[in-house]
Amino acid sequence: MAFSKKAEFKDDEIAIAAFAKAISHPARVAILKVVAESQSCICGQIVEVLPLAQSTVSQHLKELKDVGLIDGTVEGAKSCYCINWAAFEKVNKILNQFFEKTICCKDGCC
Amino acid sequence: MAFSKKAEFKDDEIAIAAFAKAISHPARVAILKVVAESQSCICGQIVEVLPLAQSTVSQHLKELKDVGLIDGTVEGAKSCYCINWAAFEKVNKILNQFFEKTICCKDGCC
DNA sequence: AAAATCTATCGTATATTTGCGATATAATTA
DNA sequence: TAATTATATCGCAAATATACGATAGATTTT
Repeated sequence: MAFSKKAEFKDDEIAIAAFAKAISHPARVAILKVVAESQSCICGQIVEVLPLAQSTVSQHLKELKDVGLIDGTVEGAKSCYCINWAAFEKVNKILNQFFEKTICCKDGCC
Repeated sequence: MAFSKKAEFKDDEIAIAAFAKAISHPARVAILKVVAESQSCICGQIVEVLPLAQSTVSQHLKELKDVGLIDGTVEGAKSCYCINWAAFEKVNKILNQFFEKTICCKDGCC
């Protein structure tokens, strides 16, 4: 296999794939829901509601942070996570555009 | 690791993740675009426009077929792929609902 | 009929992801 | 200060995903 071919694609295709990848695991979908629903940007309680070890949850949080969907701030010994709403809505828009633009092809096809 | 924990999550979380996973590789995003744009449900030409080997493209096509986003029919020696528009719009709606519903939490949070 | 074409699948190599325990660091609590 | 708590990170094992060549089966073309 040698190396990944991902870079050979167009920027927008790579971006769409990267955002989709961020929500391509149920744990990360669940984390986004919990963080969004919690009134107070909860942190360690995320671990309690998920059926995963603390270190695993921490890894998923890092992935969500890396794509920008959440922000994390240290509060003493604890860590506090929030949805980054600007990024969140941007991802929503980008995925939406992909679907809508593609649906425009519907008529001429098949 | 022993086994995946994916099944431990809620059905809707699993579904969202599975659909997102289908478009979590630029090759599959590109394939969807090509198939949608092509007037005539093209098949082997997909291989030509992608920077991947025929067998690899075939694998990606299978994944898209498995989640229902495309349909494939044999036409003699060739294979013809089409977007399954019903499934496509359903996936669009489900992802959209996830984002919209989550955004509703925006006010009370952070 | 033989050669060429098309595509799915198999086998395999490598890369990436998922998951956990152990641990390191920092902060709280006793 | 010592013990406890909270969390990120490291190291490892197992599972999945990505990619390709080779090949098989079917279909066209010559």
